[in-house]
Amino acid sequence: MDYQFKDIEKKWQQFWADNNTFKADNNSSKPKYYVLDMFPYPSGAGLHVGHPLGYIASDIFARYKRNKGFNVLHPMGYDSFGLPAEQYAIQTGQHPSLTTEANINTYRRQLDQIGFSFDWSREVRTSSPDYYKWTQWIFMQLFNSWYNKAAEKAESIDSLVAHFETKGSAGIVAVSDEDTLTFTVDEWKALSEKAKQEELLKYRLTYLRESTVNWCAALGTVLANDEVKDGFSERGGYPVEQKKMMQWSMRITAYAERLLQGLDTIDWPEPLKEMQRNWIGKSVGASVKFPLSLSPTLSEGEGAEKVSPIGGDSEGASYIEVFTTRVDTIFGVSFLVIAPEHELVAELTTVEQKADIDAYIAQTKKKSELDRMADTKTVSGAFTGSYVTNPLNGDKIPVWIADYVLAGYGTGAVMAVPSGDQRDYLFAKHFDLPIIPIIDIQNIETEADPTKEGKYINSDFINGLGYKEATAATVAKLEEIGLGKAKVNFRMRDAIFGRQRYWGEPVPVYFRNELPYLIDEKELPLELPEIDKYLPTETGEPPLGRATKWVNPLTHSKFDYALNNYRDRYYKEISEALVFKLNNALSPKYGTYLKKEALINDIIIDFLIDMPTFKLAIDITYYKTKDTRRANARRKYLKYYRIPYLQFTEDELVKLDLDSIIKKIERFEIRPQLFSATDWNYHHQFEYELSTMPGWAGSSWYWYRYMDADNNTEFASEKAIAYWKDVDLYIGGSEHATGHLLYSRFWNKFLKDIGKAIEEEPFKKLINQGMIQGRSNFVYRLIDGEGRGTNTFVSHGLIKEYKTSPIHVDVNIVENDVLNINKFKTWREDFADAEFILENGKYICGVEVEKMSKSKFNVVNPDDLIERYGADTLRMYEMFLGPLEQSKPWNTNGIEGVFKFLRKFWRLFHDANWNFVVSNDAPSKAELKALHKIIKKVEEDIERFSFNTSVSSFMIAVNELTDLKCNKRAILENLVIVLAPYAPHIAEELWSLLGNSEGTISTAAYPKFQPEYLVEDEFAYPVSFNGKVRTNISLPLTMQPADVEAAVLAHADVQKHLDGKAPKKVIVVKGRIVNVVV
RNA sequence: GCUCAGAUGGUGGAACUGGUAGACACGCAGGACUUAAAAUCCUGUUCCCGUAAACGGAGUGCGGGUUCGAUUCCCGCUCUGAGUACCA
Repeated sequence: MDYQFKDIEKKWQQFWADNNTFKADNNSSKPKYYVLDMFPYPSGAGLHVGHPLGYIASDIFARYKRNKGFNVLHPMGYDSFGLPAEQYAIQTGQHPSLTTEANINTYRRQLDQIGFSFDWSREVRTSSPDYYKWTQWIFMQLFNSWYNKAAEKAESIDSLVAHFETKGSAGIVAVSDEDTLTFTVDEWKALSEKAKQEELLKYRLTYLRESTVNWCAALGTVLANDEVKDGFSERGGYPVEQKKMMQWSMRITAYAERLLQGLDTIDWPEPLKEMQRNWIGKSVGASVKFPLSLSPTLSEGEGAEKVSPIGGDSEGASYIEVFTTRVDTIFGVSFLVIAPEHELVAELTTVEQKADIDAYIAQTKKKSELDRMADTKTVSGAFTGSYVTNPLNGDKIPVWIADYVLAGYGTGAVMAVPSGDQRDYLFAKHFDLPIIPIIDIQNIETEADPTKEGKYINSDFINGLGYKEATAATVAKLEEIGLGKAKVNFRMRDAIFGRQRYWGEPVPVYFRNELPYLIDEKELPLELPEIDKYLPTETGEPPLGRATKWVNPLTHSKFDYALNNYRDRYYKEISEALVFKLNNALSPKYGTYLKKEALINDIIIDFLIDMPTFKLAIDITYYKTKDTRRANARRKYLKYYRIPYLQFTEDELVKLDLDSIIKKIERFEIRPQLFSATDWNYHHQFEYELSTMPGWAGSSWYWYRYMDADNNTEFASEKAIAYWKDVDLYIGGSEHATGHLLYSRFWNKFLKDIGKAIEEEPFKKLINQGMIQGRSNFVYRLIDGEGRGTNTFVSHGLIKEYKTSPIHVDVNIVENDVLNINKFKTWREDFADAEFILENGKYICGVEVEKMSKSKFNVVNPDDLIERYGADTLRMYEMFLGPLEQSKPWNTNGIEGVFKFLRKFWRLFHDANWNFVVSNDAPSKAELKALHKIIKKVEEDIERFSFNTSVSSFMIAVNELTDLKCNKRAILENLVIVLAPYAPHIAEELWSLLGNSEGTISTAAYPKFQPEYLVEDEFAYPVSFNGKVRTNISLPLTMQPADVEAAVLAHADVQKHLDGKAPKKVIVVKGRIVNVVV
């Protein structure tokens, strides 16, 4: 039979599923290998051809490793909490779990038909309570931990309490908030429970802090940075303001140094590591305190006290602290700049300068982050009127504010050295401040010179020294006088760990006396409650504020199913038209609409009047149903939630007109506040945290869950973790560089600190797959004399001769850039009568590489390609496209070639009439050579992730064997194994046709490469003259270089080129090349 | 601006440690089979000159350098993509 890819692929996909072929074993004597793909978010659009690229690569690798004798873990699952499903829920009222479920099903179907060797028995979904139970559990461990800098690891908060109880705060070196208290044992013991908890919160690895967020009042929600465009929401275009909010944060900064050091130990792409290094942003320098000179407007004692709360020490003196990486330039400081938002600004501003400063602050506030960013040229700032003292020479230094200094970085203050820093230089020039040269070779005529070469001048005790000695001497002096010290600063901030959203993991926390407490571990998972709509409450609380009770969404969906059947029945019995009329009927009294099939917690109400202060349920089925049990259950529910309800009989509904129904509804006496919120508090007393966890929570530890996905008692058993340890190969996009990949490393280090994980780093080797871009096609509409578009289209090669405008055309009706004119005419109605100006009888389209998107008509769906060519062709073609790491435009032009290759491969096993025929004869030398060449090549290619080159090599091998008319089992059986990771379906089929038992190819041993088959006796030496190859001369490989030289020079062709002249020099590289210099 | 990656035929790309540039595939052109088309097979295909062919010249973004020899190493530049941003 000809190559019937459809039957073959269906058959083997079914076989793998039925036989759990790829189930990984947690108890194996084989060495382990863990291949992981980055967690996909199941979006509504399904897979496009870009998504599977990495999955195919990792699948090839996983299958190859199985053939190499490894016990391979290759799982897949879904990062299924996320904004798109929630957005859809807001628009349609459909529960996000249903949307998510539907999307996952699409994904699964698409993944299945590509033939991946995933172990689906370990599938995880972050939105499933079985999973997020452990996300919450890890959150609890973080809450119960603090970072001990002395031990360089996280420890239980109990150890901190024990320390406080026996030694007070002395001797604690921790990563904590800045405002921790200093206390003795007795002072600690004297603190109230509340005060103690408040203090401990400053140490916990997850803690509450006030942070600035993008608040959009119109949408009633917090927006991510990329949802804000120029100060307005991307969705709807409503104004966005900066608002302070209490938010959960993760103390990732505690791990900054370890996150940085760890990068040197892992095999990741250098650009990715560089991105993380930049993000962590370590800078080594010094912090320096500049004591305040009292401003003339403040009376001596008063002024000092006023400023002391921020920068004060025990003596009551005050100062501004700066961080600098160039403490050696301190004698060149001619002014200080602090951020306009800096806490000291108000205190420092003198009466004379107040107007200036206020104006400047007002101006800064108007500027968005973007404006501040874009405008690097304008120099702006304002003088506070106050001065500080240079701690090393006592110079009086003016304090300015300027928006180029950010409150959030370092101390929010910089010492300005105009001679060494270009920004300071421009500032000094603009405001006419002194520029002091401090290094002898410095050239500061036109710009700053940040050199570290040369000797210091104008610099007191470091005059004449070099950079290193000067820095050391300055730091030593500052430490001696207590006004500075060496310091390491990190750019990275603590990560905000909360979203004012519904579709995420609930935070397992309740509040008592305004302080957060963890819920009991036995009560995990804290399940996401049902709510009536997915918007913030009327008082601006997150959507969870609408919850009346925390219930299990899974039971909800069961209930929903039951009600679905129920609904079918009564819809037949009462008039459809009436239901339709009732739906969206307006109640004049309440100014609201009746909502059909509204959801309250986990039951569905026929109709609902939904107001901020009350709800009224309308039950039209009460008298009709024979299932009294269910009817009673509904009534009980409504009572339980104190929702009043009205019941109509069917007769009433049929007889009454709409107005009468509305009247009856409005006659119902509604008492406000009936709908109370007391039933869903923690233990009926305390309020729950209402924000949910961010998108990265669930993905920060998921690779451990795959190790032991069904475990009910732990996130993964100690034994499973001990066996699988870490991910050996991780494939995914570089867009996760500073998000997921940093947070995952952080959580992994934490899990190691608390003794749960073994390895310091979770992902040993990481490969970035390149993005697949879209390749758009264009047609060119002819523009007539009056500038209007016509219905005539000009082929791309001729557009220079006409006036045209380009229009995107669906790439699916274009083949090799030739437009299918008939399909084009039916594509859009207005093109039905289109006319064409052709070249060589064809319409050639223009091409551009752009992002793949629906609006550009350049989306290619894998389903269509699989339908046409099969999964094996798609898999090989995606690899054939080019190096995995490189971004490239998608282009189906070459897919035919890959399909032809697979057919040609199939033909090796068949005669002219498509009968399966293989011979048992001994293979020839040439056949063995072809085989061993490919065995070696593919092995090398896979190990260095060069999948595109091995596809080419397969083609070469099959071309060679076709030329040799080889159908020998000894060759083909091995070839099938080598091809199997790339094209598993065809390989399985041929493997079983060869008489092997079904499915065993997955673990068949990879053929051993035998170099003796590739040994050559002769080599055709390329002979070049001055580096230009002129001829080839075949000589034995055993010949020594001197003999090669002699033989080459004696050759007639060489003599001809030499033309009687003697060569100056002859270079012979054995087995490589001969170069004759003339 | 900074950091990183990249630039090779009409197209995707190959050349792994400096050693025959353009493998493999697409496309295109010509041919075979066919009444014809599709499918399949064969031949050619970097450019220029010449032109049946041999042969000659140029050529891996641009300009230099190191070397017997450079797509590969070094210096300077241009362009493209990604990340990041007044980071002290």
